[in-house]
Amino acid sequence: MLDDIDRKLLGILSANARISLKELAAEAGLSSPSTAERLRKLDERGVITGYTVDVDPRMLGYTLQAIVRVRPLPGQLHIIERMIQEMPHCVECDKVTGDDCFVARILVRNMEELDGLLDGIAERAQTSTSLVKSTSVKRRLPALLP
Amino acid sequence: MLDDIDRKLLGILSANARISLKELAAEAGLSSPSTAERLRKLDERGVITGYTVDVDPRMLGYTLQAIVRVRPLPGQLHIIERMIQEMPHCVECDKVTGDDCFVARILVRNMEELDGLLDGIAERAQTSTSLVKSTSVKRRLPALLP
DNA sequence: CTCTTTGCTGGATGATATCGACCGGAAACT
DNA sequence: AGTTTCCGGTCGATATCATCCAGCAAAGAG
Repeated sequence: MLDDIDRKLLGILSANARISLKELAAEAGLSSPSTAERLRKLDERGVITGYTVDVDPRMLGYTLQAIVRVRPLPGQLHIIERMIQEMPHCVECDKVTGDDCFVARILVRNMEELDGLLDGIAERAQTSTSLVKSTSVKRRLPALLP
Repeated sequence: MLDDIDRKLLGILSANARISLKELAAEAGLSSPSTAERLRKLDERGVITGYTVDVDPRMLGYTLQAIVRVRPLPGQLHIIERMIQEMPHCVECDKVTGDDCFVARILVRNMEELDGLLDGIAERAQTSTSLVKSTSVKRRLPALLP
């Protein structure tokens, strides 16, 4: 599916997506046009789904990060899902197997704000909250298999 | 801290970090040089920590995604943390409060692979695994406060 | 063996980033 | 108030980069 050069391109881009095409090509040992063509195809095939910026939440005033497991009460699942989606503090949420239906990552400025958010859904769901103390593994690509 | 234009720049970049400076400037209603200068400062201040590529794990052969809570046995915390960090399947891991010390996001090709990974740490930690069925909220920026 | 397809390169051209000079407004001194 | 300084901005020239095109080589199909 992916060859060595594709993997190399993804690796380089994951470290710096705003690198110039020329540099990217040089690091991958390719010419600019073929590099551009490979990127286009990776995009087209859906391997690359986008390019984004990483921002330090603390620099935005979000000093607290929590991982919240949400177990909606019977009949409340869809409402809860929509509430989570519309909550701007939620920066990531997955629907998972098991008793906890959702696992969400929440950013807040302080405890009061977190408390307020959880209160807002308390009537429709049980929640288990873990505060993030530190990040052991910063988001990264998995091993790129052949 | 951040003004309206900074927020706009972050918003645009979070949607497409490889946009040209010129387009970025146009969308933000600014000239290219001042846009470049603002990016430089956002970088310098640590607001922007990097630019990355988003990749579809399924396109890399990772058909299964799991969120694993890890509770190391007494005395095993550091070893477990290192083992997680060195596990290429782990694409994200936070150290959290509560009984579960770590919450990790794991990518695997199939159940056997997941089983193998969990077996690998079973002697040193208890784990609770939730398989990701779907993504309710794709990773995004939180509300950008003034 | 030839034809076709695919993926690459190099060079020309058009687009973009960057640099320097300059400008105006706000805050800080005198 | 007047002056100075600083900050953030624009504009235009130049250097750098992305893209287009023609041509080539290797691999697979007929």
